[in-house]
Amino acid sequence: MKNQQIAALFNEIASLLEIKGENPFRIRAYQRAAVNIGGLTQDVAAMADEELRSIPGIGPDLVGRIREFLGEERVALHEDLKKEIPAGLLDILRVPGVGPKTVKTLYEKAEVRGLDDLETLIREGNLAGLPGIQRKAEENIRKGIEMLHRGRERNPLGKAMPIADDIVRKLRAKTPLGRIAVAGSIRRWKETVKDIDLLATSARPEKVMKVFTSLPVVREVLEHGTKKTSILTAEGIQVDLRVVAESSFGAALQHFTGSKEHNIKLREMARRIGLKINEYGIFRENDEMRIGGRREGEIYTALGLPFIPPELREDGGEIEAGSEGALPRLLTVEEIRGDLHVHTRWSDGGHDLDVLVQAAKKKGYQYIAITDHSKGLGIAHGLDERRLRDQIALIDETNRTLTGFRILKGVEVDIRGDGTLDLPDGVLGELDIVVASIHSGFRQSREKITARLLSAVRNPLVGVIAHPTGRLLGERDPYDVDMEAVFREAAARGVAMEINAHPARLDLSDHHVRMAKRYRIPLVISTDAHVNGDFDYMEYGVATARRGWAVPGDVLNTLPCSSLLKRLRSGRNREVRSLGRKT
DNA sequence: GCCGTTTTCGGCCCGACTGTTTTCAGTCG
Repeated sequence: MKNQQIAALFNEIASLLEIKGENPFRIRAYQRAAVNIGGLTQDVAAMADEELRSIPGIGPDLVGRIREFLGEERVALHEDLKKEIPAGLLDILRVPGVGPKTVKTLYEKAEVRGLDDLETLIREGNLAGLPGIQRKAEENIRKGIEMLHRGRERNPLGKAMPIADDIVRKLRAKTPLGRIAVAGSIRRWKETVKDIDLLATSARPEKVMKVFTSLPVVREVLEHGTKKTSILTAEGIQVDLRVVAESSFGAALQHFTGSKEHNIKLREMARRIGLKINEYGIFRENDEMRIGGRREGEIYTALGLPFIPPELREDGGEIEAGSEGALPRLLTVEEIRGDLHVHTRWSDGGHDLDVLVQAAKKKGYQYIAITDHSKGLGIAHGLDERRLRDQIALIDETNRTLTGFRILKGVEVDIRGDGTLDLPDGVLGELDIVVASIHSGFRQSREKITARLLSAVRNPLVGVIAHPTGRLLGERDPYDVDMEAVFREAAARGVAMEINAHPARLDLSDHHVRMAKRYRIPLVISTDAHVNGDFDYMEYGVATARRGWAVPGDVLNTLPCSSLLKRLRSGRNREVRSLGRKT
C-alpha cells in the first residue's frame, strides 16, 4: 500500500512550495490531500480515477500526480522543486518557530542550505542582523534547533495524559478556577500528542497564569499572556493554557479539541449558511448576533449536526455521516465485560489469580482470560505443556469457588520464526481461548512475517491474534506485514484481531481498526495486563476502537461469558468440520 | 489546487502571541 508514501510526498511538495512562497491555497490543497490519503483505509493503487476524485480535496491534477507516482515511483513536479530548492531547507522548516519566510530569508540572504549551515551561522554570530532577525529571534531559533535535536516531537498518549491530569489537579487546587478541561489531541485520544492543550475559565486570568508558570513541572515559560500561556515541562512537553469567558467555554472547547481539519470543514459549512465560528462562539455573519458558544453542543446544533464524539473529529467522514444521521453509536468502556489478555506470576506477570480476579470484579467484569506466555519466551518464564496443564487444573479448581465470575483458560502462544506455534495443538485444544502473537524476528521480510501470521490465523485453535503489528509507540516500528492479507484470511476464518490497550502499544491502531471493520473482522480489546493496575488501560483500548468507529457489536468482549465462549468454539468447529469433509 | 442550493471563477477558517515594526509580518495551532 503506497498511501503513506504518497501522503509524505504531497507534504514534501507542500513544504517546498511554501519555501518558494507559492499560493498558500495551493499549498493547503497538497497538505489536505496528504491528510486525506494518509487516513484512507483503502489502497489508492486499487482505486479507479472516479473513486480517487471522490476523496475530499483530490481533484483532476492530484489524481494525475497519484497515477504518476504509482506508475513511475516519482513525480516530475517534486523532482523539479528539489532541483530548485536544497533539500536541507526542509530540515530547517522543521525547526519550531521557523517558518517558510524565515527559511527563504536564510537561503537568499545568507546562503544557508541546511541545518549545519544555520548552526554555523549562529555560532559565528552572523544570524542576528539579517532582515527581521534580531537577538531575540536568534535566541529562539537556537532553542528551536536544540528542541529538534532532542527529537521526539510527538509523545505517546500514555505519557502525556497523566501529566495533563496532574497539571489540571494542581491548577484546580491552587487557583481561582471556574471550569477546566483537557482539550486538543488528548481529548481525541490520538495515540501520540504533540502538546497538551488546557482550557479554563476564571475571573482572574492573571492569577491563574502566574500560578501556571510557576508550577514545579515548568522548565521554561515560552509565552505569557492573559488569554494564552505556554510552558515547557521538565519532560519536554509543551503545555498551552488558555483562559476564556464562561460564555465562550463550549466554543473554545470545540475549537481547541480540533482536529484542525475537522474545524476547517465545520467553518466552511458555517459560512455557506451565513454563520461564523471562532473560539468565542458561533455568530450570524450579517449582524454579528451570537447564537451559541456556552456549551460545545451548540456549535454542532447550529449547523444541524448531532454531537460528534471527539474521537471521530478527524475529518474522516464524521461530518458527512452526522448530517445524514448515520453516525455510529460508538462502543463505551462500560460495555466491556472482561479482559482477554492477562498475565500472572506463572510467566512475567506480577500477581496471582486471586488478586487479578479481585481487580477484575472491581472493574465490573464477568470474566478474564489468563493468557501467560508460552515456553519460547524464556525470558518471560513462559509455560511449557506441563506447566500449562497445571495452570489449567488450578483455574478449574478456582472457578469452582467463584460465583458470577469466570476465569477463562488461555495462553498467549508464541508464533515462532517459521510460523509454527510454540505449543502443540493437543494442549491448545484444552483451553477456552488461544491468543497468538509474535515476539521475535521483527526484522524478517514482509513475506516471512505475513506468512507467519497467516499460518497462525489458519490454525483452527487460534481465536485471537494479539498486538498484530508488534509496534511499541516511539520505540519500535511495526514489523513489515501485509495487513490486508492477514485481515482477509482472518475474516474468512472468523479469527479476531486484538486491540492491545496498553498505551505503549495501541495495536491495532485506530487506522487498522477501521480497516478491520471493512473486512468485518471481530475485534477484542485487551490490556495485556501484567499487574492488577494495568486493567485501567482498557480506556485507551476502547478509545482507540472508538477512533476506528467501532460499535459494541464489533467487539467480542462486550458479550456475556456464555455467548463469548460459544463464539470462540464455533470458530473451531467450523474449521474442524470443513477439514473433516475433505478427508 | 479544489470547489460550487448564491459561484465553472473567485473565493478558500480564524485568532493569539512574539518580535521587530512604529502599524505589522511571521508563526502556530
